[in-house]
Amino acid sequence: MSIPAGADEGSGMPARTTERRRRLREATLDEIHAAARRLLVDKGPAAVTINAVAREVGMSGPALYHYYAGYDELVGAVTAGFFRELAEAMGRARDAHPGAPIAERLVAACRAMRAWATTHPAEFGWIFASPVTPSNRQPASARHQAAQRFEQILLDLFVELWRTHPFPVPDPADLPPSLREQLAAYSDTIGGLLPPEAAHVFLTCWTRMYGLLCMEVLHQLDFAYTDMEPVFEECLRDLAGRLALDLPAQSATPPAT
Amino acid sequence: MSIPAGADEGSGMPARTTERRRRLREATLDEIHAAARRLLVDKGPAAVTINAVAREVGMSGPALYHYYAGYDELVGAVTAGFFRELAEAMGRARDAHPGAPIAERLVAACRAMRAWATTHPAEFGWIFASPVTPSNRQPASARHQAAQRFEQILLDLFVELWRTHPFPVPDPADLPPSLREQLAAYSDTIGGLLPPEAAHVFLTCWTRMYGLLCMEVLHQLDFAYTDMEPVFEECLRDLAGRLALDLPAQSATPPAT
DNA sequence: ATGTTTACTTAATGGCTCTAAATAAAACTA
DNA sequence: TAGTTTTATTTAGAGCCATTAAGTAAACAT
Repeated sequence: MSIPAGADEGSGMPARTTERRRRLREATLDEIHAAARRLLVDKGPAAVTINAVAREVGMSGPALYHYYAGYDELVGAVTAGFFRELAEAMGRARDAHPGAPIAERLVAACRAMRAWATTHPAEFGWIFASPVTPSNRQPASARHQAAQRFEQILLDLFVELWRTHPFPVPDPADLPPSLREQLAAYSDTIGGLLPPEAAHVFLTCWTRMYGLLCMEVLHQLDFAYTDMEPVFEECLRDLAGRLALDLPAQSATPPAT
Repeated sequence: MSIPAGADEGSGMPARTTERRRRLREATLDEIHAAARRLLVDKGPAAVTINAVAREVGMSGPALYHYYAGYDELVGAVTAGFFRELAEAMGRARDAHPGAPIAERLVAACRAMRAWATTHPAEFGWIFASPVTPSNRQPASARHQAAQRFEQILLDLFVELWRTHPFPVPDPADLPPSLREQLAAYSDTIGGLLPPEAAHVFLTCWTRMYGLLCMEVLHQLDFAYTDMEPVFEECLRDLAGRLALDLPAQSATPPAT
């Protein structure tokens, strides 16, 4: 299930350890994640407590502190797993038809994002609802890195689109200076892969799609919509027009993980 | 501070009571709200517990159950207060220049929304972050009603705009049938004040603005922006263009409560 | 064989929600 | 005015929770 995360998981991480132990530890971590997820899906976010997870795994309370320094770190690790799974689903959709035009692969990845979100509402909601503690905001944290790799997926697609079929961008002179500066800074942090104006278009698309999903999963639009699927498709269509993509009329939503 | 809410606050609500007691109770409720808010702002959402609030007010623990049936109801009442305050701020901005064109009053209300959100980040974040329990989703709950009155403010402005300066709407034939049905249903629930196509435009604007604020306050855009003000203004400008509003180049942000 | 590291256990502290029972004051009622 | 009800509050307690401390048994290293 889980690709080795690479980063240290907890502060209880042992220093020197043998291979057998390492595998056992990994298996226990997987068990812990699975138990936390089961509790989240079955009984809601409030049921994901250290004690309950430990009980589920079959060990008693404080034993979990050998795997995570505390509740926040456990939450961060579980969230990171969700980000990874979401990114994997989007990556699979992107790579499903390697020969397809970039526009179609981009839209496929976007649809995969919503497909994962709607088939895993508890997990996707957890991404927003669980408060991001200071420790989980550090760039070295598993959560931050997984979130970054998730964002990277759409960014990479935009970069490829920009290289091969550049989309219309606003005249930088039309943007307020403060925004221009921030876009220039962001353009730097992504290694200049997109110029500031193109980064602006990317961030606008990202914000609208991700924001729509956020509102959907937080039930902020229940007063108007019962089924957000066509709303998301409308949003996609609008953004596609803004990116001057030429797409077939409608393609099937790809299956999720 | 608080306009009488009208609805029963808690299940501990006494049946027959004298005027003096009613005032005392109201004062205690205000104290409770103020204490909860102080804890939220000073120490974060996790610090808002029944025990801590009671301690802050000066009574011990279970006394709060005479005012609220439990934690969820307390959270709902506090959230409702925030919604009311936010709506009041927007209403004041809307009414600040009664003779001004509707377009300017609409934009002023939108700016007031963000102004309140950014000057009260803890409170605005609480609106999203606090899980909406089933009891708070019932239409009779204080939270639901306050949220509705908040949404109503922009809706009313859109209705007036639609009546006096109708904005461009999509051809219903271009919308997928499922979306058309939902828009028709929503048009009904708002008493037909907007036809489905106009309701679609309203909901799109609402979703984009509110979603942007949601992402801002949940720190989902920190990876790119350090100051969201120009981003919000950009969004406003884009929506104004879509609504064919004619606005002065830039007006000052109205002060918040 | 001995000592260290790892993976746990139980015990304990202090906080939390919420219920139950008791109590004092205020308000009605006769 | 005397007695009863209603309201506001308290303390006690059950059962969660996170977290720390101290102890134990097995795996590993030398």
